[in-house]
Formats: sequence, structure tokens, C-alpha cells
Amino acid sequence: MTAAPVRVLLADDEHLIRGALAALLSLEEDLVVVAEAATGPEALAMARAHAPDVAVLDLQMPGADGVKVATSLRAELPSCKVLIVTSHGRPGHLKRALAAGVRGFVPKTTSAQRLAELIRTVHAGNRYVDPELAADAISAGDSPLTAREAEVLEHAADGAPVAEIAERAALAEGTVRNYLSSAAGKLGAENRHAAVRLARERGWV
Amino acid sequence: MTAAPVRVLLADDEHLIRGALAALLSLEEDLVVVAEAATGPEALAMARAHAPDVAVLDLQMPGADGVKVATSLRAELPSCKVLIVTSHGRPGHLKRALAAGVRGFVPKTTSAQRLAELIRTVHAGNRYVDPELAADAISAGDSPLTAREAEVLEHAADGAPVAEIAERAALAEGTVRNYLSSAAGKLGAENRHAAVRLARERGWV
DNA sequence: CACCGGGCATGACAAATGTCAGAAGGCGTC
DNA sequence: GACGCCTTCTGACATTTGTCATGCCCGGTG
Repeated sequence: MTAAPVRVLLADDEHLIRGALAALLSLEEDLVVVAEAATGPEALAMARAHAPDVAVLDLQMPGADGVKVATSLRAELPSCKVLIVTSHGRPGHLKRALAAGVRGFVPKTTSAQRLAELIRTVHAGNRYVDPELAADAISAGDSPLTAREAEVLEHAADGAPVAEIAERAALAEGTVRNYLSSAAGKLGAENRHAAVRLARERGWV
Repeated sequence: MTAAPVRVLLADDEHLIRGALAALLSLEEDLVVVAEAATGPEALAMARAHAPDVAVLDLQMPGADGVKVATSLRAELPSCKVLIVTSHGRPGHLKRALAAGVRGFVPKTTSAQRLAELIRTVHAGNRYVDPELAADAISAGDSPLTAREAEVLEHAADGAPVAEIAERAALAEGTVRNYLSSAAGKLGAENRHAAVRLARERGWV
């Protein structure tokens, strides 16, 4: 069976990896890298121009992260399957990615050989999620935070004082303190800063 | 001139990159990858076993980071030149790396082609530092923090309350607060948490 | 030697933060 | 409509924090 090769888009801001990967994937006879991109917007533009079968996206890229790109892609190019590759697997990201219609989600500790297989898997219409990441996501569970709690936590992310958070969120200071307090309580954190760290780790912010 | 090929050790925790890189570098006739490692200690062990000419190390690896490995390597295997590759170029890291006797320091946005050239450059006894990273390091300047300030700031990194920091650093709470305060002042931060963030960004912790 | 400046430490005070109880409005469910 | 839950706010309080004045010790300078 000599079907048409799978057309792949590669997006990663690290040239070293992108180039190396492109070279390795080209070794596979049934795969062809038709486009490369270093940023989110670039990936989107490339996808529009080349209409690849599968898009391999890094999770963290300048401009727009992999999940955002996947969301846009899903709307504009539904036939293009998305496979996300990431270095730091945060549980929450996996959930967001799946919600965005991503078909595959694997850590960068995967070998190139395996990645090639997964590209085929995804192209065939199947899904694949790294078992370890999936386990993490399940054990981390859903975010216990309400929408406002998460929002306020996000505003607190850079260590800003309560007054500033209140202004940015257009809330009273007391209200902000309450949300921060309840969020920290739910996360089992000593204070809001530790809470921010925890929420970050779990991908809840 | 068909000199003996340059023997290279490759250390990076991301299998995808390591493998791809190994494949690409092997394409170069005068380079041969003699060992691979996924963690700091593993890199060290591999270096001892294979005595490579050049060690290409990722800055962030489990176990021990690239700079620590470089330090040990310098003591144990002085003939082995170290080239550090990093995704997130923090100015301070560059300084630490050079102090550890590292011969090259480049971001992962470098192409594999260029990396191969740099391996030769480094092997020939020359140094190379990415110009942009160098500029960052220079503009960021030296850490204005005293040893104690930096130490306390490090203990404060995970958002722990002052009491805990005081215990860990074996200082009085008031003293800790003072160091934190002066550090925040020097960094132009609103509070210690923002200070931690800034110091992190500049690689001063 | 006397002096100065910087690093180090402390305690006291003021400001920011975390905690709690309570109350009012909105929204969805049974 | 009664109930529960989220959101928003308020005020009061305890705790944590940031800031300041102060003192000690040490290495260098004149």
C-alpha cells in the first residue's frame, strides 16, 4: 500500500529541536514535513497556507501556546489533526488540550521513532495520550477553584499587592482577600503565593 | 586532513531532542556521539566511562544542572570541553557557567548545523557565547545582592512564611525580614515575592 | 590607632494580609 | 417557592509582613 504520505506541520520555537525533528521525520518514508514554524501565529499561518494532515505543536511557544493554536486550527482546518508535544507536563494543560480537540498529547521524553508512530496513529483518526501524563491529570483531578478564585489567583501571580489585584479585577480589596483566602484554603497552601505556585503546577491557572 | 573524529557526549532529559540531535550530529563526518545521558549524574558517569572530547549539556536536567556537571567535569576530566545548551537563557546562568569553565553557551534556538560548527570551535580550544545572551548578561549586570540576601531569597522562593525561612536559615525572624526588605529594595520590587520572581528571571538565585 | 563603611543582627512599630461572621442578590434545581 | 451555591461586599480581628532606628563586628584607609 503506497498511499499518499502524511503531510506534517512542525511548530516549536527551539530551532535545534525543530530542525532535528524535521530531519528525523523525513527519514520515514510515509511522512513529509511540509512546513515549520517557530511561533504560534506563524504556525497558524503555515497551516492555512499548506493545509497539513497533522500538526505537531509545542505547548510553549511565543505568541500563542499550542492549545490556542489548536483551538483556532479546529475551527479553520477541521481535517488537520493536532498532536501536542511538551517538555513540562502540567495536568491542567492536558485537560485544556483535549477540550480544544487535540488528538495526541505526549512529553518530549518520547523518542522520535515513537513520535513518528504517533503521527500515523493520530492521522488514522485515533487518539493518544501519554499514560503517565494522563495518570497525573486524573490524580490531580478537577480544579476545585471557582472562576473568580482562579481569576484573582492569576492576577496575584506576579506577587502584586492586594490593592493592585483589586484594581485589575475591579473588585473591593476585602473581596480579593476573601477569594485569595478561600483559594489558598482549597489548595492547602500557607498563603496566596504558595497557592499560586500549586495552582501553576497543577495547570489550574 | 583526516584527523580522529571529535568524540561527543550528549546530555538532555528530553529524549526527543537528544535522539534527534544524536542522529543529526552523526551525519557530520568528523563528529561521533559516543554517549548519551538523560540526567546530571548519568552525564557524569557517562563522561567518566567514555572520556569524550566535548560534552554538550542541557542546562536544566534532573539530578544536577548543566553547570554543576560542568564543575565536576572540570575537576575530573579537564581535557573535556563543555558546551551548554539551554532553552531559557537567564543572564546569571551564563555567568555561573563561565565561572565553571564552560567553553560554549548557546540557546536551543540555534540550528543543528550551527551546533556542529560550535562543537568544532569548542574542541579547537576556542570559546563561544551567544551574542544575544551575552548582551542580556551584560545589561543585567552583577547581582546587587549580598550572600545572605540571596540565601534568604532562595529560601523564600516557594512562598514560605518568614518563620519557616528563619528556621531554615537559622536566623531571627526580624533579620530575615530585613534581608528580604533590602533585597526587594535593591531589585525595585514591591514585596519579596516579586523580588524572588525578578531575581529568578535574572538568574541571581 | 581612629575612623569609616558595609555586612550582620535585633526589636519595635506601622502597614499589609489572612481569617471570620454575616448579609444581600442572582441563578439553577428540585 | 424553597434550597443550595456562587458572587459580592462589609467590618472587625489576629497574624504576618515591611520598615526603621539602632548596635555590633570586621576589614580597609588615612
